[in-house]
Amino acid sequence: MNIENTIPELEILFELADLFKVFGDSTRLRIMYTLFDDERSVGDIAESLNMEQSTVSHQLRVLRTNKLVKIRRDGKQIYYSLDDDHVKKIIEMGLDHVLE
Amino acid sequence: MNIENTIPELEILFELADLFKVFGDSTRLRIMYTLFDDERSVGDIAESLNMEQSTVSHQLRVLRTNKLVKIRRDGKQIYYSLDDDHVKKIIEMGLDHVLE
DNA sequence: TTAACATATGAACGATTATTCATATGTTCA
DNA sequence: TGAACATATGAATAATCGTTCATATGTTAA
Repeated sequence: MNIENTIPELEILFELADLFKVFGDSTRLRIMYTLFDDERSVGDIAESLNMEQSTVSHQLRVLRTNKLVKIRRDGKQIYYSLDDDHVKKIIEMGLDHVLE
Repeated sequence: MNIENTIPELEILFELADLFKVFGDSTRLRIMYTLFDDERSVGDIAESLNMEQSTVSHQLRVLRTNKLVKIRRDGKQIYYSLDDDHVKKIIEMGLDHVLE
């Protein structure tokens, strides 16, 4: 892929910006890290991060809308997990830059 | 590096979120794309993107503060270029996700 | 069906931010 | 030095967004 010589359509750039916006919030990053190894229920995430259930639920919806997490229902609980491998890779790239 | 098993310090997560925030704006993405191949002066960027000089300058400052671009002065003009390779890689990863 | 639990959603508030306009700073050349 | 040009900066405004509180929806088990 020759990304150097192809400036994406404006429409694609908006989508790209929207994607990065999702990563640009520490609450969502923390939630994503929570899901790095295993799926987790909403309440579980909220408890382990010491956040309101509502906050976590709202942010999970943002993550899900952007296809960064997916869900599995099991009885009363809904288990969230990372949707694909890009999530980890994008975070890893960013971390590389932050850590110099 | 075993990113899976190490949740970064909160402080690092804030920095990471701040970094992604910078990528989360289509104006800044367009500016970065402008710099993918070559360095460019502020006026040049503004003209080619059909943006106010002031807008471009403000956003270049954001990019520079976050070490995503660097400058070279030549007479009256200041030439901006991408600071390191992570910039392209981060954008490329994001684009992969957006394009499925 | 009802109680108890897990999750989602809507409205409101405060905070952050991108853009614009006006102007300041800095550089060159006559 | 002063005019012309390139870039930066500050203030103001409008828009976006994260969190909280209150409540709704959906599920299970008695």
